Amino acid sequence: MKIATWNVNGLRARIDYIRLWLEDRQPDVVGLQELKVTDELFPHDVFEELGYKAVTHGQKSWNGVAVLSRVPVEWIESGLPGQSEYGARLIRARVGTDGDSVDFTTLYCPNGKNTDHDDFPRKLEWFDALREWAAGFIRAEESVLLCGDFNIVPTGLDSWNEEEFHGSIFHTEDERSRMRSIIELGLSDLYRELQPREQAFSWWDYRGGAFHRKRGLRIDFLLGSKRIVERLKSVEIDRDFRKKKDGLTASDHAPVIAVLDEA
DNA sequence: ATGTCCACTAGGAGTGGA
Repeated sequence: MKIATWNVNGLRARIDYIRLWLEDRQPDVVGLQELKVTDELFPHDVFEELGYKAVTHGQKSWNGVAVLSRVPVEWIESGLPGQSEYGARLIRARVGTDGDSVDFTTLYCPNGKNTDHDDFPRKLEWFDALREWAAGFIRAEESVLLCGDFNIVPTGLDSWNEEEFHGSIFHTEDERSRMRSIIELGLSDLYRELQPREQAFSWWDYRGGAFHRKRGLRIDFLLGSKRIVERLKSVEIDRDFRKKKDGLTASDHAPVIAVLDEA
């Protein structure tokens, strides 16, 4: 099963680009973030044409998450309990068939803006709520996956400029300890599992030619349970799809893709 | 070089968020 996470930065603006990617990469399951569209306006027809069913948790203007799947998909829940006022940021579904299924959650975690902003302590609270929620169903022997845009740079290696940004937004110990506490529930960062020392990024600012200057951050993750790690065949950050394609503008995030063996 | 892009409201450009 080929699974992926991708912050698309506006589903409607990106729809033709997403179509190119799906046709080229042929993923089975995709967690999408930053849809910026309501469920009513979600373009199910486009995805159905390509063989995908979508379960969605959207809202007007901001946030919004969805799971696309061309294998059987069953919606489980939407929204992080107690945090629904902070935007449509979580959707969970079971994907695949018996014996090959994954408990699949995709997340658009709060940005926090900067460490002086009111959103920063709120971001930390959101992560505390996420840990408490995820603790309820993560089991080593089950295939559980949390993926998405975490808006945290977990270690210095994951930043293009840790020296300058250490202690600022995405790079604080307060955020990093939250990230570790999620991992410590029994999850692995699948990219790091196979690439322990490689510096690679999943997001580059649109401004200032950041992509071409290799000024990025790794903030998009596939986090898998022990059972997922046992099934893991390959992981890739699909940076080719951070580039313009046929005159179409890319998201500021690249997809992250993993291939899993059958259970 | 905070240099771009998205969605919204408004009314065909400006604002807020990332």
